[in-house]
Amino acid sequence: MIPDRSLEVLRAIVQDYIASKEPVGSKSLVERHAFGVSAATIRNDMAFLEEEELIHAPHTSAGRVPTDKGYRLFVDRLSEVKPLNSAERQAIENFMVGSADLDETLGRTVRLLSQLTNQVAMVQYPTLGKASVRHLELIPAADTRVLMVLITNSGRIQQHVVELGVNVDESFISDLRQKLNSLIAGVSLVDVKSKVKSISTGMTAEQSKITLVIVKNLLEQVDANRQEKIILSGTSNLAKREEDFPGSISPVLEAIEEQVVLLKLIGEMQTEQHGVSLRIGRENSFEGLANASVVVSGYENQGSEIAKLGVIGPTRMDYSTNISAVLAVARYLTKTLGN
Amino acid sequence: MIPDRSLEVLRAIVQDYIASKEPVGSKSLVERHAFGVSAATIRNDMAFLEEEELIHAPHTSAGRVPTDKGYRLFVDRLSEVKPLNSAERQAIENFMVGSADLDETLGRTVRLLSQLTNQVAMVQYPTLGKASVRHLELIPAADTRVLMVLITNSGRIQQHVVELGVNVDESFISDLRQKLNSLIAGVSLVDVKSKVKSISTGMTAEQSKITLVIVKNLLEQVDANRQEKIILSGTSNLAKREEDFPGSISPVLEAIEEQVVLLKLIGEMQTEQHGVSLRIGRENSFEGLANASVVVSGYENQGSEIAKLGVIGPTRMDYSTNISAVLAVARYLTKTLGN
DNA sequence: TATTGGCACTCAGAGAGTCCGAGTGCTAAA
DNA sequence: TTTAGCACTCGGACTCTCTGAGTGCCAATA
Repeated sequence: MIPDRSLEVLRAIVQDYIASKEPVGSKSLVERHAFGVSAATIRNDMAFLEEEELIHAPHTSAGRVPTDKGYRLFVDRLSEVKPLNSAERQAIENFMVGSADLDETLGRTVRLLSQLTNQVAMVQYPTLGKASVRHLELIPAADTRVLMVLITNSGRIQQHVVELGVNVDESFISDLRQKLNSLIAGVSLVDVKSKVKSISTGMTAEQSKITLVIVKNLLEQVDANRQEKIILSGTSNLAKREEDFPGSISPVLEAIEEQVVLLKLIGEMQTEQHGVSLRIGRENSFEGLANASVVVSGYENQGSEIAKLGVIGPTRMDYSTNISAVLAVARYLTKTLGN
Repeated sequence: MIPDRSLEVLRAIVQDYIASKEPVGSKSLVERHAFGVSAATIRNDMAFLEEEELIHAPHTSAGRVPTDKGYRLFVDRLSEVKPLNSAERQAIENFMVGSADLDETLGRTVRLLSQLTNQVAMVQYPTLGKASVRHLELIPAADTRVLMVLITNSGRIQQHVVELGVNVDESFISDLRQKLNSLIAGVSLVDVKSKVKSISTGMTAEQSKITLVIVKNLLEQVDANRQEKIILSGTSNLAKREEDFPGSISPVLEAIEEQVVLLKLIGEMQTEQHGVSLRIGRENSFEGLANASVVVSGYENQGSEIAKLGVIGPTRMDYSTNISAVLAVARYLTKTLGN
C-alpha cells in the first residue's frame, strides 16, 4: 500500500523535524539522506504522504511536518528502540543506588526519568496486589472519628479517617485494634476479607455497629484505593519546550496537575508492542493534551503489585530515546523493588 | 520625607498597573484619580518617585512601572488588607467542610488557596512540636534494613529506612518493637529521648549495637525532619500569567519544583506585620524568583505545631487580595486543625 | 511507468521606512 | 508651588518590498 521509499521519506521527515524543529523540505531531505533519487521524486512521495495524511504543510511554501498519524506510523513501524548509551546507564545506576523505602525509591525514579528524557516524568504508586498486612493502627481523632493506618509488608502505608457516627469509646477502639491485628497481621490483603468476617460475634449491638463501620473502611482501603496516586517530576521541562505547544502550555499543566486526569489517562493505556503504550497528540482523549504525547510502561513491585510510569512531552518528541528510557527505568525499578 | 501626594501617586500607579498591565502615564493617572492637580504636577511627583527608585520607566516615552522597592513601600504603608467578600468566605467554608485526616485537610487547603488567589499555592507540613507517640512500627525490609514507621497522635506518619549494617534478626526486631512501644507510646515527642536512654541495658553487645542504631534513627525522626515537606497547587496559574514573567516561566517552575528551595525560602521568611511575610522580586535570594513575589503566613496545628502556607506569583500581583486570602486561609486552617 | 530537470508560482518572514501618539522634561507665567 | 504650553522622544503599529525555500506541474528521459 505505501511504497517502501515513501516510508523511508516519512522516517527521514520525522527524524529531521525532531532534530531541527523546522518543517522539512524536499531539497534538504535529499541533501541529508542518501535516497539515490532526485528532489522531484521525493516531492512526489511527499505528495503521496500528504494524501495519506501522514504529513502536512503548515503553508504553501513551507516544508512538511508529521501529523499525529505520521508519528504513529513512525513509532509503530519505522523507529527502532535505541539502547541507552553507557553514560545513561551509569546515570541510572548512580541514581538508584542506596534507595530506601518505597516513597524514596519512587521519588528518585521519577526524578531520574525526567532527567533522562528532559520531559515531565510520572510514576504511579503500586497497587496493593499480593502484599500482606503488617500492622493496623486505630487512632481516635475527633469526637466521632478514628484515623486508620494500614501498614503492609511491602512498606506501603495507607491512612484514612473513619467517621463512626457515635462518640468514640477509646478503650473499645484499643481492644478492637488488638483483636483486628491478631486476626489479620501477616495475612495477605486478598484474604483479609474472609478473616474479619465474623469479628463482631459476641459484641453488643453498639460495638458491633462501630466494628462493622471500621471493617468496611478497612476493606475499602484494601480493595479500592489501589492506584490512587501519581508523582511527577520535571514540570519545568514543559516550559523549556514552550514553542512546541501552540498557544500555551497552560492546558497541559492543568491536565497533569489533576491526578484524576492522569490516572484516567494511565488507566486507559494498555501496554502494547515493545512493552510500552503510547498516545500521540489527539489520540489522548483530553483536549488539553492535544499537542502532547504520553509514553507509558508498566513495572512490578515484588513480582505482584503492578503499576505504570512514563513521560509526557510535546508530540514533537524523540520517541526512540524516550521509549527506551521509559522501558529501561521501568525494568530497573522492577529490579530494585524485587528484593 | 516623601510628600503625601507623591505617596498617593505611587499608590495609584501600583493599582492602575496591577489592573491594566500597562505602564501608567501622568495623563491617564489624573483622569482616573481625583488628585485635584494637573498632569504636569503629577509629572513632577513622578520624577521624584523615579529619583527615589520607587518607579521606573521602561523607555523614554512610556509610562511608569513600580519597582520592587515601590511595591514594597506600597504593601508596607499604602495598601489596606481587603477583607474577603462573602462569596470567598463561602468558598472557604464549602471547601473545608468534612475534612478528614491531615493529608486531606492540607490537600484541600492548598487547592482552596490556589483557587482563591489564582496563584501557585503552597502549604508546609506542620512540625512535630508537642505531639506524642502513638505507635512505632519496625518492619524488616531487605537483609540488613528495617523500615521504621512513626505514628503520632496528631495523625502524622513518618517513615524511614534504617540501615543496620548486619543481618536482621526478625524476632529480635519484633521484641525491640514491643519494648520501644511500651516505653514511648503516649509519650510526648520531646520526652522520647530521655525515655529510650537506657533501653539497651541487659542486651548483648550485638543487640545493643542494633538497638542504638535504631534509636538514633528514631530520635532523628523525632527531632530533625520537622518541616520537610511542602505541597503545591495551581502551578498552571503561572502559565496563565506568562506575560508577567519576562523571559520564561521556566526558572520559576524550576524553583518551585525543588522542595529544598521552597523550604529554604519559607524558612527565611519570618512573619512580619499583619501576620504575613512577603518577598518581592529580587528580595528573594533565588535568581529564578527575581520576577516573583511570595506571600507567606503561619498556621498552627493543635496549638503547638506550627508551619507556613502561602502563594507565589508575579511581582505584579494583587497584594491586598492575596495577603487577605493567605491570612484567612491560615486562620481557617488553624481553626480546622484545632479540634 | 518511474524518474528527472526545468520552470513558474506561492508565501512567510525579514528588513526598511513611515507615521502616530502617549508620554516626557523643561520653561516661563500665574 | 502649580500650571499651561511646547518641543522632543521613541516604541509599536503599519505598510511595502524583497528574498528564498519550497511547491506543483509538465515535458523529456531512461
